[in-house]
Amino acid sequence: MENEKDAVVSRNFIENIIDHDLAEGTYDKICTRFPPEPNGYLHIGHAKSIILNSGLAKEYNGTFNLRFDDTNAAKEKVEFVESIKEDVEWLGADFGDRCYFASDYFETMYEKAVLLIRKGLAYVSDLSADQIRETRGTLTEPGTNDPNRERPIEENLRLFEEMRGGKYGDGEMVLRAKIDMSAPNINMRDPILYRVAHIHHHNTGDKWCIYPMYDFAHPLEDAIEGVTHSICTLEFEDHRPLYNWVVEHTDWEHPPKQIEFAKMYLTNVVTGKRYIKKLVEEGIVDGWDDPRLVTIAALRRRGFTPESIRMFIELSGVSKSNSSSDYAMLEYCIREDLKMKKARMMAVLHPLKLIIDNYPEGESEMLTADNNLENPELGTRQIPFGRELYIEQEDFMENPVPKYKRLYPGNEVRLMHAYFVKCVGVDKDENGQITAVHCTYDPETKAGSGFTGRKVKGTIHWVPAREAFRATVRLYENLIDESKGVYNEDNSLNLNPNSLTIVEGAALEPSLRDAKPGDSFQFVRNGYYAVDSRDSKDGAPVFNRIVTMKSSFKLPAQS
RNA sequence: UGGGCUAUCGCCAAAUGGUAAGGCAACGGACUCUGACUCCGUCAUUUCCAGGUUCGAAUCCUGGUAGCCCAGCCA
Repeated sequence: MENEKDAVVSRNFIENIIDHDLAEGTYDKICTRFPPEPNGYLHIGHAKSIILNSGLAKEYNGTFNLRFDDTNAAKEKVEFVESIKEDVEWLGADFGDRCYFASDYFETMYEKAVLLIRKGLAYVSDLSADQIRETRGTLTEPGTNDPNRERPIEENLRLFEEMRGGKYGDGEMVLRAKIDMSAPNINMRDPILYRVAHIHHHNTGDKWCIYPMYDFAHPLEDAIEGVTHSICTLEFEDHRPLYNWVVEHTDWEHPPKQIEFAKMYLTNVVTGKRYIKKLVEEGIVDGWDDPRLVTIAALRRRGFTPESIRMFIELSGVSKSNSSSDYAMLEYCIREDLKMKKARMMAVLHPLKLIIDNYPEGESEMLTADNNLENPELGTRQIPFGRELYIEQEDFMENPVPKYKRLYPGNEVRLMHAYFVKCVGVDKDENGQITAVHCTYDPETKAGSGFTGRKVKGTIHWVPAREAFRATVRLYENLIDESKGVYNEDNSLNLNPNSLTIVEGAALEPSLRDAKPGDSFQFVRNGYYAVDSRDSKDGAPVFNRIVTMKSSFKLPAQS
């Protein structure tokens, strides 16, 4: 990434804001944060926030916090806390020892609420949820004042303390900010600051029975931690005036400021936590880490690297316009990352027997192959070669289509890392199906011998028939059928029935027998594959296809 | 018919009044023991539309149009 090609990187609008703040002396050092609610697994959208926030902190030599925004015990679970922490670490975001919980600030938040009451800026209301909704007005009509609005400060103080003390049941009382019931921005119509909820909290247990609302809690959390730039997504834009109201009236020396950016969407992929959750709950996918999903756990299991995801997020950029990045860009990033790092192996997904008629029966030899022709540091390996091999069915055509450069009767191609072979005939069964292809080889053309006598147009991959290692390979396609769009007419997701193809009995190079879960490889001309970290058992690895190779030649569709 | 925000190539995205970066995708061509990679070339006389100001406008002004978000005691 540090080469000259990438030297000209334009600044995004957030960097411009930070530059300005630093120049003006508003802040000396910046602090950012990633504040997930532990109510589900993280996905690619969160990755954008994580990489953006931690990246900014790093770039400006500031700090980055991980903070669990756990103010609504009803939805939150420790399971999610653990998975989120793991995913953030895996992505390489450095929060050091700064992993915080909003719930650890409940006492301070309570004090700040009392402060607002003392200032005459908050009051306790006994209106029901329905009444509050009815008096809030609509998008076009103003709301009406709460009858409790002018309650004396002392009484508010007493009532609020009683709320905390557990005197009231869920929904009986709330604390509201006194702002403006006729504000055009609905968030400013006396928003609720605290609600009563007798519920066990994963962190604070039963200590509290009142919990702060997001709009009150979040600015305080930021302020308490000394966050300078509170970067969130676009739907919170309307909340910014309230965010500012809260920090303004709760007395902070260097109040944080909120900046919004557009969420990450990916084309032809199910983004959005609630849809992912639905797919998981309905058993349509294999769990939160089903490799077809774009949760961080799924991407990891599929074989994506943190580097590739970071590259993708950086390439996608940040702005305030709703947009959706092309999945092809993510594919580019993972190919780019793995290209020089991983061994390039031969693996035949759909084997077709190749018999070399002039290779002595019963004999074999070991051939040396570079693991990565472009990166010698990856070393070499030995591959057994003999009279019978498997090649890819796609690499042979009895009646070749125009411009076909692979094997067909009379044509000569190179077997990668081995010899030139020329097709001399085929075996067929009684149904006319090809059961084997016959070739002759030319010993002079051995790979590495420096043979330059003649050239061939095609190079194909192969695997020794006897020593081949048989494994299961899983091919993934988008969960969404891109030709039909994301949703059906009834608003249900338009799922692609071919999103998962399981290939049993793919023939792999013998050395792949030692592949361990998490390892990944390029299967020459086929794509990048990773050994599944969950379903692979010793001796029975399952390979997930991460991404296919780019190809500019498409075989005509099979009839 | 309230408020907030956004519109620049198929997809992202710069440009901060000085004459439309870059990446992905696509398409040519060269190279090749991967039809990959790499390399070289092509790809917005024009910035949602219509007017206006200016020597000069994607940027400023006026008026439209389209899309997204907001009426949880969720975040």
